[in-house]
Amino acid sequence: MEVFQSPNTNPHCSDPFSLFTNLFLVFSSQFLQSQSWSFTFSLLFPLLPLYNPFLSPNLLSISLSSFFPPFPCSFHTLSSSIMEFPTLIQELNQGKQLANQLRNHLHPSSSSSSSSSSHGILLIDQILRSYENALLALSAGAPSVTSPLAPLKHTDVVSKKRKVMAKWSEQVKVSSSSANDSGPRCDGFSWRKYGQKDILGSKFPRGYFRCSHRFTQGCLATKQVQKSDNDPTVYDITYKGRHTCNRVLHSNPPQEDQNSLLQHPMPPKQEQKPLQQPHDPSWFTFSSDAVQVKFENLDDVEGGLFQPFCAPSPMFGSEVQDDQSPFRESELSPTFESNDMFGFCSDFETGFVSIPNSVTNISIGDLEEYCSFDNVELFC
DNA sequence: TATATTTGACCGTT
DNA sequence: AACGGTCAAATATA
Repeated sequence: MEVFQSPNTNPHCSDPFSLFTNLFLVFSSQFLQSQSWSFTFSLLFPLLPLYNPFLSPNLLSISLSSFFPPFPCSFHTLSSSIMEFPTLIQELNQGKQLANQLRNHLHPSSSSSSSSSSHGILLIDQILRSYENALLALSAGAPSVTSPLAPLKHTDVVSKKRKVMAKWSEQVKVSSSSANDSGPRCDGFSWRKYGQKDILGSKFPRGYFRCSHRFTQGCLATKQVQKSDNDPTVYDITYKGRHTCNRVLHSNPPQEDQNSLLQHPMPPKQEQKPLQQPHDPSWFTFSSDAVQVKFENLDDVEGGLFQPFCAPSPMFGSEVQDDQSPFRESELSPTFESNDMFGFCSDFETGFVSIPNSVTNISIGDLEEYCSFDNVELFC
């Protein structure tokens, strides 16, 4: 068992980019070992302020929340994607290289920094795309495994067990000016309404939406939107499936759309109030309290569990400029109501991360071993 | 005219 | 049989 120093204890890693790239790697290795994605967030969120000079923490936080899979992702499901692991390593290595470029680009001893901000964003964008590719590769197989610690067997790979699509719900509180009868406005994705039903016992009908790119790109993401019986300003939104489409937004979106490119319009602070049980660990409340998310069907999801959190990711591509982020500074960092979900790993707190150093047979327990020292190296 | 929405019918599941 | 989800023709809108 080898141990390498976390960047926050390395005196040579003082600049934000080194910190980020190193923590990126720490995350890459750690997520292979962790039984919860919560560690991912706990690692990366403290970095957000470091990126103020060239990347709005808003966008990074949005991207993180959009990109990472539902937090309570179990090791169980992670293990089911082991068949694509070499691809994961390749993509993560690519991300490492891009991060390295970013560091070199913005480092004082490197080339000019006149346009460092936009270039930095582009590079980070590529890094995140690498993440996305890696996770998609992981999700490609996703056979069901009966035990998180059981060796992967062929029968697991060819399991005929029916998969269900990833499903998670949000409660979105909207102000009167940002909602209409068809529900909350633009959430960053392009939806086409294909049905509406009166639901037994509900005051308001349920609207059915599918991704506009369903037929052109085969994107199977859908969502259901329904006003809450208790509070008509609250919409219950259930997302099913992930977006596989390449979103293309208008180059000059209307002003109101620019203000709502994030998943939810943000009501004034005085309108905010808790929407759900505050101690239910399956619900996540963002600091605005206007959005609460609950993840369901985290196991055995179709296409794997690595579903991009369907909240849109304006950071990907060149769709959104930094200053278009609708998040105010005070709204960007999620506040998580369960300490268990986002508690720091003690290793991280002490500044050390353990990395196994050998690769043997591929089994569930080998996930962490695959992240050997040969595959992960520090930048400083 | 093209695209988006509405809405009754249809279908699968329970 | 009831219910929820989807389809597709009719209709509305840009």
